[in-house]
Amino acid sequence: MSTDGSRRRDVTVADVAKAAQVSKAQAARALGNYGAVSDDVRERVLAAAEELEYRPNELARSMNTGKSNTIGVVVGDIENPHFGLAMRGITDTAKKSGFNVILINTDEERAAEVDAVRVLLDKRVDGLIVAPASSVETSHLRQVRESGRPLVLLDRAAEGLDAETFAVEMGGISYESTKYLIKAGHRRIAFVSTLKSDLPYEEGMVLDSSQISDRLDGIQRAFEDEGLTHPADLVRLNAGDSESVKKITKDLLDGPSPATAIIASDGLIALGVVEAIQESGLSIPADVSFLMYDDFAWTRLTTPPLTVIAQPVYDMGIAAATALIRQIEGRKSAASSPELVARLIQRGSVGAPKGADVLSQAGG
Amino acid sequence: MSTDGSRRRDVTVADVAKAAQVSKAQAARALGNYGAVSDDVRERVLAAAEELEYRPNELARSMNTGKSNTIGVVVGDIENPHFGLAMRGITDTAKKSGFNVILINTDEERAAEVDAVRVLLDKRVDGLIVAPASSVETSHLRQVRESGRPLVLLDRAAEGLDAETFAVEMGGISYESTKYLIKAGHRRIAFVSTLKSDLPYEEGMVLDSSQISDRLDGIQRAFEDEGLTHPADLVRLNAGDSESVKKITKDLLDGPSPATAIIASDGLIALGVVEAIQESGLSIPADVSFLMYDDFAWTRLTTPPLTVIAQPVYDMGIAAATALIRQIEGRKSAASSPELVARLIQRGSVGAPKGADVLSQAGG
DNA sequence: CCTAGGATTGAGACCGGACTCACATCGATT
DNA sequence: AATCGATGTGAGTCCGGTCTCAATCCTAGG
Repeated sequence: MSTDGSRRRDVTVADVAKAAQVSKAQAARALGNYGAVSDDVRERVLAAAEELEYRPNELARSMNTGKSNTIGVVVGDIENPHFGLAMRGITDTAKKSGFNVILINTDEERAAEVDAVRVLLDKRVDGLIVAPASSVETSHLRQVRESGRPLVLLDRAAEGLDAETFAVEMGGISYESTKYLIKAGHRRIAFVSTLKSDLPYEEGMVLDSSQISDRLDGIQRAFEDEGLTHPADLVRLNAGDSESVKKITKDLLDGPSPATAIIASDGLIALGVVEAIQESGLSIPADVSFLMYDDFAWTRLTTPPLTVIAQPVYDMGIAAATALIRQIEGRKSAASSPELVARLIQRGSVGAPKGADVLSQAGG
Repeated sequence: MSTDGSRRRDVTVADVAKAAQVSKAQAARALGNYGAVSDDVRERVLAAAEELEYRPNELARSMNTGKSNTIGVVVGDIENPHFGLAMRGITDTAKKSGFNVILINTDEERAAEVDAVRVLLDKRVDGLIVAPASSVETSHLRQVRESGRPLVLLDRAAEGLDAETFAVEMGGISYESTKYLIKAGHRRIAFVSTLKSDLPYEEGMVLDSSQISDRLDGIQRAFEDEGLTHPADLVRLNAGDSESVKKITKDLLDGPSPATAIIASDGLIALGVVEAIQESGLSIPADVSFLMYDDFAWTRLTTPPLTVIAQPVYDMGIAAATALIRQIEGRKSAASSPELVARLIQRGSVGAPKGADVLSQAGG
């Protein structure tokens, strides 16, 4: 019986050497394809290896080359297609260069992230790609840099850390899309994000995420440019699971001065927001306008199709992995990393606010 | 400057031992928390380790314990939320037991899968979770078993391989949902799948995927039970990217005897099918009925919301990881692994076929 | 005061490759 | 025929931990 249950001892170079009747050193050379080996020896060794089904122990190899051919990836939520797609870009790129990927999911918890980074470092990955949960508390990332191992940031920036960062420039697109909403007549524009925060949002607050900060800055600038005041009361953080998103949405649409447009900061939130709007018996865009980050295929299937901010997520993954591998291989940093720009794709979910005339009067 | 660019030599047990003025063996014992160590020594070693920021080299550790605390996961497409969610189940479970996950994406290519399995084995993962691209060609998986390392199958079965398999039982739900469509009056029921095949489908054909086989069997049984013949010409394989899905869909809806209902075999296909239907100016379910596998949140947002076959994907990931870890730790196989059952969730995308009366005449 | 037996301790082997170094071997050079 | 550089080759070290084993230290029992 070939599967005897117990883990059978692995075949090693020494075994192959013995079978081929050469020294361990020669066998290793023939197998590792380095050094000088006569044709005769090489043949015998290779034949013996084949016969014994020899497979090198990568652990042992890594140990004295100091390279594991593995990169570690730390993301907040692999279930989120945003990261799924970025991950695809990373793994595709890694595979091309012969690297493997260890993935750790942090649930956007800083403690888990600190842990993840340490584990990967202990496993001696050749480099790390991290989508930091916090752009502010970055001491664990600084440790990576101190360990001398390459680090590349994905999707979000981190303060005071000179690591290559591959993220979409959010300020501009946020400004642009807010302008678009304002032009459509909206003043009560809400923004819903998963970002965790102990305090409710207020203007000028320091946020943990560069992404969200940039987006809010963009929104605010757009309002200011129009001589308007940004309604900070419509910025809602801590939108966690689907239920809390719905609750927040219903809250935004309720009361004396409801939101007339809602921006969802990611696809998961978007699902909750749209569902809540539908459940409230309201329709898009007649009653509420809607705008979301990330252009997933399903956004074209709703009625109306949704207006979105498309981000080159797959490319972002590719760019990050490419840069990391370049660093690992010690090559010079490429002069220009491709610009990762987001685009506003206007479909059908943004229209004029319900009380359009009243508002434009107020605005004019 | 702390980051001097060059990889600085790692601190080892020997370094700690020297600093604490004890032997390497004692330092190792204190750090590894095994064997007998006096309080005095332990304190000094721990202090020295702290001081030097010692971090164990997991590679070295793995090498002589023979355990890497890592499991390998091989899936076809991590970008597909189906796997994204399963992956989440796996990583969540792995983390709880102190295991890490190496992920390899195969693009559903057998060659890539063979390679992936070998790489992971070479890296000495403690066990493997594989969603096999083919249920028929499984020699590479048999090799895993022969290596003595635990293997668990995810999402799909594999012939002639006694590995624990965690997949939803497809025959039953497929039968049930086809019956449902037939009851609604449909006879021309199409099935669209990504499954690669050199030949177009015909009844009784041996397929590479247990999943798809089971589903088709279910469909066929449902037809037979009703004394009807399953329209094999409406089974379409090789639906790859979005474009080919659309082309297939339009083809199905065209011609003298078009499909009146379409079953999409996964979420990615569903997107293409629904989009193609919309582009054709047809409406669901008035012109075509639609049914899909996997209950993603967005299926509730379309108009009408889509009728789906929900699969407990996250639980499947958990179950697979749990079983694998159990095997790794050498514990007895749990008597009962939880049943992974799919459910038909009736929403709004299935109705009577357009020429209902004509068809029911033909059927009666 | 002496000794058996458990608690500590250090030297060194070992895991499985990669690689250094000293020692052949051999055809080519002069 | 003596010499030289280019291969070939094997013994042995190293990577950074774990673990065995024999030696040493203590302390309680006699």
